[in-house]
Amino acid sequence: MDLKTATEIGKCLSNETRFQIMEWLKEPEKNFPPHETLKHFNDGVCVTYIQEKAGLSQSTISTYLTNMEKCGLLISTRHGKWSYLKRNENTIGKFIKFLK
Amino acid sequence: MDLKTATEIGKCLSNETRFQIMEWLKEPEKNFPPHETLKHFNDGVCVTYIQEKAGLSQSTISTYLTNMEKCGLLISTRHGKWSYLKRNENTIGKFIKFLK
DNA sequence: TTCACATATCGCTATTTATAGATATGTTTG
DNA sequence: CAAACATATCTATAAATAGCGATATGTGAA
Repeated sequence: MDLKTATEIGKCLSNETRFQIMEWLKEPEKNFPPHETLKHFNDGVCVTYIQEKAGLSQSTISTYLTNMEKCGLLISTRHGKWSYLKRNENTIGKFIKFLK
Repeated sequence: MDLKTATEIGKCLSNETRFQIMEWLKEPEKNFPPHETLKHFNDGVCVTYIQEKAGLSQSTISTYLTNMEKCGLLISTRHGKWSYLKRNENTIGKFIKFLK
């Protein structure tokens, strides 16, 4: 991990809602209702559930999640019309290594 | 560590210079010249050295370091007219635990 | 194909942050 | 005490970010 990437991750973690999302996604089954279509959380949680729980507008949350994916904090997977988000533990690990 | 504190730390790590300072302070003897008065780096590096290396104004760096200390990323120790800064590995560890 | 729904992007304003110069405070030394 | 120096704080402006509504795009269902 280089300084630039680490700083981009820092930017994502500089906002309470975004950091909270990272925390929620540690335990999807505990923090979100079950998906009706997808019967598991293997690929994480859909945007709508995250948006509702965060209580911010759809556009704001969509932008958050896009940026969090861009810097490598999240992995996005599409299933039909839904996008599912989960933590990218690989990048998180590299970030931690860089900071430590 | 709670969400608010973690986010404050995220804010400090959302700027390339501040993140860079955290990296420099991992190895003071490698990244800074020896102090003339204090003959060791036990309490870290003085503000002036950090300021010169970062290449930003004195007031800007002073503000950075103050905030980094406030959120627990750094420990500040005064010796005479100098302030020495070092990493607060305890808080860093808690932050990492919270994120992981 | 058209509709309905999920998500992404655009354009805008309000708020926050970056950064500097000026000034204040604290500390050592002559 | 006065001067010199290190650091902190204040004030101001430019730049970046937050967050929203409107709109566009993509996708499955009727």
